[in-house]
Amino acid sequence: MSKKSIQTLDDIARLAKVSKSTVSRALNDSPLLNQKTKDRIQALAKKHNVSINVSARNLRVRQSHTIAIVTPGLEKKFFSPESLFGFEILGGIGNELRSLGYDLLIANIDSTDPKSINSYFGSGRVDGFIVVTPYTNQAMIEKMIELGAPFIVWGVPMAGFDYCSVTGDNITGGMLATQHLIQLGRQRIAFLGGLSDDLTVQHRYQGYENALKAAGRRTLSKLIAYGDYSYASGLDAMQRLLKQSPDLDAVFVNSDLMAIAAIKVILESGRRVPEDVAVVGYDDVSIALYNNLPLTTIRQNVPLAGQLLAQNLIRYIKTGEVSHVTTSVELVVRKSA
Amino acid sequence: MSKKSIQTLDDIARLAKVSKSTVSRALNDSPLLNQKTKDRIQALAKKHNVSINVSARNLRVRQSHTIAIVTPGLEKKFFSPESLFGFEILGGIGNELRSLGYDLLIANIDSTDPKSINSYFGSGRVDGFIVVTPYTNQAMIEKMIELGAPFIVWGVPMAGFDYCSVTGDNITGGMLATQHLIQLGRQRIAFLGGLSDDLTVQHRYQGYENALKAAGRRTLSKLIAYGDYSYASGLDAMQRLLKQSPDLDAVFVNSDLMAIAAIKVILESGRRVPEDVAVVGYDDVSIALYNNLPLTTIRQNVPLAGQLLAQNLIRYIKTGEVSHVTTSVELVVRKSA
DNA sequence: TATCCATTTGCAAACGATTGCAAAAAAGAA
DNA sequence: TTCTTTTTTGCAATCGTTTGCAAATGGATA
Repeated sequence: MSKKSIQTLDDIARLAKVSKSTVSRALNDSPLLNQKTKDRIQALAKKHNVSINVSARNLRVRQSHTIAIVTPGLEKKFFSPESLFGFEILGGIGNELRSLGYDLLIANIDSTDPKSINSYFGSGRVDGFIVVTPYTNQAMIEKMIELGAPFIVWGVPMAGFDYCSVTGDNITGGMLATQHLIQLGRQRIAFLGGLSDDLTVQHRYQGYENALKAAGRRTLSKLIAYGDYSYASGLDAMQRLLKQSPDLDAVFVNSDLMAIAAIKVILESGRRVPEDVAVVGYDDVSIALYNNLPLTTIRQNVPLAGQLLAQNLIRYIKTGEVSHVTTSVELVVRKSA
Repeated sequence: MSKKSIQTLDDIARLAKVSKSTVSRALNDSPLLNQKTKDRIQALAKKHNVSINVSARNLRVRQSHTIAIVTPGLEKKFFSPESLFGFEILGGIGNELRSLGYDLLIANIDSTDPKSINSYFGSGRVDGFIVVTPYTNQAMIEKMIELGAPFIVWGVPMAGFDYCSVTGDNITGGMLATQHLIQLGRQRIAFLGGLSDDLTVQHRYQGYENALKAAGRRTLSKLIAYGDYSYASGLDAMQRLLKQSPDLDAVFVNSDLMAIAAIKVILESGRRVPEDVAVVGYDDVSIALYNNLPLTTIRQNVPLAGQLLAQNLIRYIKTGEVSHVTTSVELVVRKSA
């Protein structure tokens, strides 16, 4: 530790022969202060490497300028290789938050105990939450509302509640994928979804159904299966589909990771991709591109989603304005379909 | 916001008819307090959803129980799809830190201005740093030492400095990969490294050289190329190698992402993998497994590395004990070699 | 010179916890 | 009962900022 004995505003004040109020104002660029004084003090502070003590400021102004990201129910999995999606959205959030002058905290929220939210919010550690989960956690959301904690969630908002949200355009996503497969001349297009009771997945299914109907086709339950976004569940669901409908010639999968698993199963069954079975993924996460059979997929622009989550949460904190934004999706055609 | 007017220790004190010192001690489980009083107060606090205000505590005890992760020079890239490695180590760090009672902050350090470290440390926002970069940033490290900021870095420590570090066993990694290729009967084994002036890469090269020598072979400069860990640089370096040595029959690549790029180039050149050219990657990051041609690679156990970074930094903060740990690596044989 | 506005600055009271020290209460000894 | 000793609690100072209000400073004007 260096022997520096000047670290606080008081110290600077003494050096500059002004009061600490003046130093505080100088460092916060207050208009109350004469520019010359400001310059002089700022220079002094810089020279001595003094910056405002965050704890003290937070205590005084009663906010932390810190946002926590919470992933209820999936603490572990969120950071696992399984969840590339989580990692990528984290990037978008982090970058945007910092440009807004906020810090990002990786929160340790116990999903079984929504009260743990309070140890972050009630304690003044964070000013708000960004909730990113693969499915909607109602208990968690209700708890945040009860506590009056500002938050924003990734995903289709629950009916009957009014809170900030950002979500992809899942209906369009489902349509784009399915239309592409129809245009390719595919006759028996399967749907391999995420968790079946989630609104997000239901929207994608709706898009799938719409596209089929528009082409004069019908949905067939034996062409439908669900997984939970994991690689293993993708393997599993694809096997079921192939068993139920050996003659399927295309499949629309709700995540890239599951799509890659599906491709593996299809290839191992002796079929070719895309010649025999075309595959469309979802998200356009990095592995979609780097995969040796580059994935045709629905791009979510995950970093943008992260950015919007950050922006809208901060706006809500500052103005109380509740926003719902849906980000557009696009079809990215590569090799798998 | 709920109309709750009891949020501070003082409020609880009033309710419990004790002093706030007593409440503070109860909530911190101080041995100075009678167990019955403690129970009573803790119950009361829980009931009213009161938890200690972190800013106030931090101000008083002069520490934040928060660690920042810094990735100098790569702020953007660290969170990009390119850097799966960064994401995975982040997971290990986050999980361990939280179990040690620390929070993890995603820091916004400007690599061109090492002074920005001070806005985190000098301001009392964080207690220490975890530095994870693809190459050693000397200026940054010198600045931290100068400021007396506790930190730990991922990678081989610079000569002449004494600071905490965690690093993979790169020499062994290079040997294992090369030995495996030799055992496969390969005759012309190329080395596709990361940044050539980095100690980490030099160690891997040393392992490569050792293995060759032990087998009575020599290194050949036309079998050596370097990239910067990006996918694009992998494509590029592999093209150079193939041009310089069209007859090479194996390549040891310093990262999985570059290995996947290399495979792409090899396949496009009309050669088969692994029949014509065997490829070994490095890290065993998720895409190595999920790739449709699963990668043979050197597993780093990245999450463990993250865990060790967290543990040893906290130990250093608490005891001042400087540690250097190298984590073991292992060969994972899949399809590419 | 005296008076009156702007401008600039300083005073001092918060913010909500922790903790050394001393006082009070309880328990034990004589 | 009285005097120690031990256990339990409270007092009050402190951590480093911010900010409403008042005071001081400096021209400009009369």
